Amino acid sequence: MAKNQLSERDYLQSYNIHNYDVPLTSVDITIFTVLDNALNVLLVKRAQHPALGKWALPGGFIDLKKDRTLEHTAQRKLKEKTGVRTSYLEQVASFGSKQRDPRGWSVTVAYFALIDAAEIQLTHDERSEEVAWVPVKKVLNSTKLAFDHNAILERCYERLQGKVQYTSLPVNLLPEEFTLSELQSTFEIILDSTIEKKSFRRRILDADILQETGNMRTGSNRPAKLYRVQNQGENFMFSRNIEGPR
Amino acid sequence: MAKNQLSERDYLQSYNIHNYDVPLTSVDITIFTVLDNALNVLLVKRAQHPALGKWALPGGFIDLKKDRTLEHTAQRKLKEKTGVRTSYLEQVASFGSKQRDPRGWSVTVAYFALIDAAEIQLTHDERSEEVAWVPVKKVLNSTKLAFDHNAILERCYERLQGKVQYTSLPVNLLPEEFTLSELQSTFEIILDSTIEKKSFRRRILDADILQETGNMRTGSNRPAKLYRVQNQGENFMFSRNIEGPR
DNA sequence: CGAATAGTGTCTATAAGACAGTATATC
DNA sequence: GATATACTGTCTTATAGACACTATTCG
Repeated sequence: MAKNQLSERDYLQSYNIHNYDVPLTSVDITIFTVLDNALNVLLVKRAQHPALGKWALPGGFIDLKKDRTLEHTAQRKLKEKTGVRTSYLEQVASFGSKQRDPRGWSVTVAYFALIDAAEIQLTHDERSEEVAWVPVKKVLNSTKLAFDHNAILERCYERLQGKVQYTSLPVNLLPEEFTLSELQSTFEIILDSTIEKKSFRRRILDADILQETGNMRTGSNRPAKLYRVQNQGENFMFSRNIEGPR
Repeated sequence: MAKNQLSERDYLQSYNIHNYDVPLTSVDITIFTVLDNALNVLLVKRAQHPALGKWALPGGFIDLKKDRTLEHTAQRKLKEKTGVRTSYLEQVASFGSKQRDPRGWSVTVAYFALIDAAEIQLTHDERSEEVAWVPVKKVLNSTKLAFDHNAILERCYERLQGKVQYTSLPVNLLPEEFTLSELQSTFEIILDSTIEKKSFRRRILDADILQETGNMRTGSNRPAKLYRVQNQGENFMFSRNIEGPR
């Protein structure tokens, strides 16, 4: 076993990745927001081969020089498209196969992000000439996205819906101050189902994750208390799911 | 934009992955089983650089010729180490960074598998001279695994513990026929906590996921009914977590 | 019979759903 | 006052935990 007599240093010095057949590896992000009472996803129109002209999830290759971790790559992509640096970002799954990209064996690590649409500034670069918010339902029903992005979007959507049943994730889709009704509406939009008002308020308030800001949202009716999240960044997990109407 | 005037065919013909800096991409599997009333994980001792001689999770590179999907790569690795083809296999997360592997930027897609220890035959190849079941707690407390495998194991363990609170996953660690007490014990070992017997039996039986086989497990006491899972492969999700003692 | 493990009856506790009622703003 | 939305009281329901009880086997 001559190989094993090499020191690790010698081994590493003689190692060259270009001698191996490796897959392409990229990161794609499903950026969700709520617009016009619907869950929307950010899509970019591809300005380059392959799948030129098709709508796709924003994403791209890892920059071996600039990115130190996968999460970094995801944050960088998020920043490039939305101008926003921090928001809720969660890794969902990786998709890899011989034929998902015509260039060859490829793996993509999919993330989803939640952002408040009001705070962002859509931007685009030379690789994607158009950027747009599109309702998730519309995409899933009638848009053929580039690569396997329909499947990726579906998985991210499932993950989001699943987690909304037992976490406080939707706070990440709202501005800093919001009312309980606004929060409930956000839950309902994601779950695509109504939630009983009293149950919802009890659940959220008992969890002790919000604090009153002291301000009120006024309108042509009784003003509502405004809240903010108590520990920004922490996501509360309930031990029981929201179940919806019986 | 001359680039965009290329046809996709021409683009693909001129595309060569070796012109790009790409990360290494691999798959690692945390294979869990229950042995001697403890959750164990399968480790291999590395027989090659890097991290030669260190214990590691089984894994390896994608074989661009043989593997059609990531899941395929995972199943192949599982088969190579255990001789088992099908068992419960779930993708957990991908870990990627500049420094997790001394050879350079690398990404690994981590899976966990659940198998019945009784049904497997440990095997090893020239790349790993030793294969062993080791209690998860022991590894986490006192073993420095290769690369970032401690972190990967930890994440897989967390995921397993988390899911066991609201699914029927542990059935995948048992032989085809088992008693409710055996199932409960498996849950308890994973959760590292006791479960109230009546609650457990009610929960499992009410979920209607098991069927009596008609056989009994005998011993030096009252015989116990043997059950098998009703829909092999489907994992039941409860809408409430097991909560443990109050 | 005793020991051991299987399996049940039933009370309490917790948190969700249902739904009607009250509160407070604007116009 | 009418309308609209905020917010609460309280009953029912579902399911988990506690714990004592009964059942069935072996030796």
